[in-house]
Amino acid sequence: MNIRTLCLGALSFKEASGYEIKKEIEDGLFSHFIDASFGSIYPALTQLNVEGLVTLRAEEQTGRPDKKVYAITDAGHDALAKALSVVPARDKYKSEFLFEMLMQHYLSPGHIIVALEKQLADLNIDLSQMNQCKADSSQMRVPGCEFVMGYGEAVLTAGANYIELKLAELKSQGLKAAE
Amino acid sequence: MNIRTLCLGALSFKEASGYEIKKEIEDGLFSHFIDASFGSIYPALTQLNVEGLVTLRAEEQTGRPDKKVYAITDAGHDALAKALSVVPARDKYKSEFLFEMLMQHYLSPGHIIVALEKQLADLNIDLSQMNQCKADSSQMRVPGCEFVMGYGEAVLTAGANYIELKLAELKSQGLKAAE
DNA sequence: TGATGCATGTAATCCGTTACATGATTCA
DNA sequence: TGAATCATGTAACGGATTACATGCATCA
Repeated sequence: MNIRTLCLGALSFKEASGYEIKKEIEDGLFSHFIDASFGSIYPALTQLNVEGLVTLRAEEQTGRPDKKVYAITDAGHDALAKALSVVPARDKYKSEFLFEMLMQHYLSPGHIIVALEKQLADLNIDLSQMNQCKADSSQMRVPGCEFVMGYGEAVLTAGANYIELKLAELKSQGLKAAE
Repeated sequence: MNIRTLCLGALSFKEASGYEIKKEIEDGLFSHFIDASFGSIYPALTQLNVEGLVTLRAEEQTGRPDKKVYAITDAGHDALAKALSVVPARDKYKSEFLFEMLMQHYLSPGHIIVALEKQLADLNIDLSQMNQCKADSSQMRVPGCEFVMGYGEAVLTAGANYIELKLAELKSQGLKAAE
């Protein structure tokens, strides 16, 4: 899947500017399974407009560049549906944390604990951000939201629980060693 | 983290050829959180050799190109330790599956069920591959292995359970609708 | 006054994948 | 006989990130 399809997907919920789409991808539900930067979003939007898959309306603002509000067209809906019909690529998971853990024979016990705590903190940030999405009334409400949040919560919680377990093990071992 | 560090990490367990490292990354423990292709591994190995971080020994073979067996040097160990000392980047998770699920208002119930079943199958493949690693006696045994497998199993199982639940819900709903 | 947010966009650069090139062996 | 495995390597290409460029408003 490419950024164009992603933008189309974001616009299928509500019209938005490139800036707003970026925020949605960074802080909203998308953030848990997709990345995108301005450098890819703005050109994608321009291209989609040229192809007639989105329309463009300039909102004047004082002291700022015009806000370019994009909205999906019927052709855009069709294109999105078509993109959705192809079999999706497998999930990709990249983790320097797990690489570090696999190499833990290179690391001091203190370093390992710090790494585990950082990972735990990251997972909890994601988790609380997910709950914020849940609580946010301005959040779009479609059947997919519930599923994605449920899936994310299940996976994130499992990871966090596992780390907490290991952390407790390590710390009790540390105490014993210090005796 | 880059492919060079990855190769160094793989070689820290045992000496190997580029081909063997690729296999390790594809089928071994690394596979669950890292990707790499020949096009990146071979050049990385060449470069590491030039820099003196690995040594190279050519094993003659009949009817095949010489097997180039790489081994990590002391300088390589140092470089790996140094790379491991920097704070790792956050985990990155990309999922077209979740994007599809978020857009499920574009999809037919049949399509959704197929997508869920595919995801479940993928998760189970990963899970069984993890168990194969566990059973494989030739597998390297370091403390990190246990952790990585435990983490992977926890996360993968949580995802699989969630999907099974949703699948059961959908199917019972489908039956009711058919009545 | 300095960081952060709002707002858009381009160009250089990076990093990696895919495809290509070669070729013997083994298994179904 | 055709596919898969073993084995290495290069070059083209793609896709996205990072950095750069600009500039006002707001908050601490």
